[in-house]
Amino acid sequence: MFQPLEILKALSDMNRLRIVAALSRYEELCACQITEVLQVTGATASRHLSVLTHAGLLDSRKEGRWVYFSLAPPADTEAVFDWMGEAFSASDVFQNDLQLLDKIVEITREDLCRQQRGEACCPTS
Amino acid sequence: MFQPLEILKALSDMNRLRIVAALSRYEELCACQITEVLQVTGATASRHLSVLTHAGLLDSRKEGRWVYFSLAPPADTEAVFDWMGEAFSASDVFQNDLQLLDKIVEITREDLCRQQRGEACCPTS
DNA sequence: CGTATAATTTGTTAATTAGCTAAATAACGA
DNA sequence: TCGTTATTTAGCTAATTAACAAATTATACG
Repeated sequence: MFQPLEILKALSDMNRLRIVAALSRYEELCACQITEVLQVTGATASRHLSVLTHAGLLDSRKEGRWVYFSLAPPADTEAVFDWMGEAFSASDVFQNDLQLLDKIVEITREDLCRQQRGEACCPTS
Repeated sequence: MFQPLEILKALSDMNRLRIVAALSRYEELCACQITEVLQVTGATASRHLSVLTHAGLLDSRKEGRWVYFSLAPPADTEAVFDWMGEAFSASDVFQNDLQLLDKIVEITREDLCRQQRGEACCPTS
């Protein structure tokens, strides 16, 4: 597929924009942390991460059972990311995500995943 | 809807990118000319034009029975459009469109529309 | 007026896509 | 090795979207 179109399609979904915003704040996040921010199933988060990775927007790194994702160094997409970055800071959705994210990264990944396996999930305050 | 998301969605379709590319070459084009470049029905072209206009990316101007469209990239998206512009020039699809377009604008709009109403359409050489 | 015409809207169908659950895979640890 | 666990893939359903044809709107011109 025409590369810019693939990139634009990858970015034309709210949950995927939220992933980009989250990774703009925290250099690296594992799949379970992304899952927690978005409040979707792990399978759904994984699918979104795969779309972004396929478009060349994310890198991933496996460390044991965890997979860490990060923004891929912008080849020629800098302009797009700069523009989105400004939009992120002006929108409540992303600001709320970042606040939740600050709490999520405080929890050990072990605890977070345990929490996700159990019925309740995500810190409520 | 979150404005940048609406813009990204508007741009995440090949036909709509082709419209943007066409309007990057020719300041102004009427709906029937866009229809001819894309080789779709007028209704389909109209819908795509409406999506782009809704996202704030196009202006339109009515002159008699014709409606003319032009690019109206929001101030902060200029860099994004520059990025797309570079991508356009590297892709055959858009290059072919531009060649066809050069022929289309040679024809009077009256002749073009007549052609579209009749069975055959678009210059074949 | 009434007809013709450029564009848009509506109704419908087919294709795409997001989300879920469940199954599969990969990697740790007893 | 076997069980556990983080992630991915597969299978499915519901929602979205693109396309066309047909109906509608708005404008020009007899």
